[in-house]
Amino acid sequence: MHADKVFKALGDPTRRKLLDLLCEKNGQTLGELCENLDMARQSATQHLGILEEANLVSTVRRGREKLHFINPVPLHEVYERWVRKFERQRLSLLHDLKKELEGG
Amino acid sequence: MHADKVFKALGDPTRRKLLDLLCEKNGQTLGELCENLDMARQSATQHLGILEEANLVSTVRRGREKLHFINPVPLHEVYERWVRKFERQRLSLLHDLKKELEGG
DNA sequence: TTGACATGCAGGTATTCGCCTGCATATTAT
DNA sequence: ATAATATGCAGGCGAATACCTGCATGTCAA
Repeated sequence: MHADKVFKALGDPTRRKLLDLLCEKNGQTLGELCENLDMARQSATQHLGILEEANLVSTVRRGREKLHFINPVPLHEVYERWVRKFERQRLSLLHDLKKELEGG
Repeated sequence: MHADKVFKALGDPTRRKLLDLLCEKNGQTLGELCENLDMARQSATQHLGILEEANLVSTVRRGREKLHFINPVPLHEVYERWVRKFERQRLSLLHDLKKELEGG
């Protein structure tokens, strides 16, 4: 898993919106997704390409259309291998901070 | 909470490394952190500034030193408000994808 | 007070990013 | 076959990013 690509992909509001749109209705075409985006089709294509590079979206061609599906695996892995690490220490980290801010 | 700043901050390997370093030993000075980074001090300062902007790190001045502490709250919020949404649908999303890839 | 140390600030540069326009290709419908 | 539709590809452009160097400021210790 490439944490870098995943985090970079998530670091843009348009791409997070695309994931949201696919979460509401999985398997949408490029055209369908574009209708909700307010930018040129080509820009959306680029964003979807980045999501695909990060393996957050997988595509299937059907005739002249391209269907887009969320792949939840990388997000899960990012959570498991990265976020949980800090989650485990969350309270003690918060304690460090609070103590120091109080002038400890 | 600003998901955008948080995700953008996490979208760089140096900044994730800084968080890792602070996770091992919270409250380090700029100089201490730099020793583990292999880049100019000023570059590290910029990265720490971005982490601070995203509220992922809080700092306290002590004399001529600046101490850096992890703030786990934004990461927790990003998880709660953003990642969990996909986590909830994880299995059904995986099902969609698998089914389509099989030619369903 | 003076020198060493820790950090701050200004600016410069090459690369990447996010957006665009214009044109090409592939598929479906008439 | 032809026209409409859905997507792909190439290139341009301004802004942001990630790095740097050089110098200034503030703090501690002798």
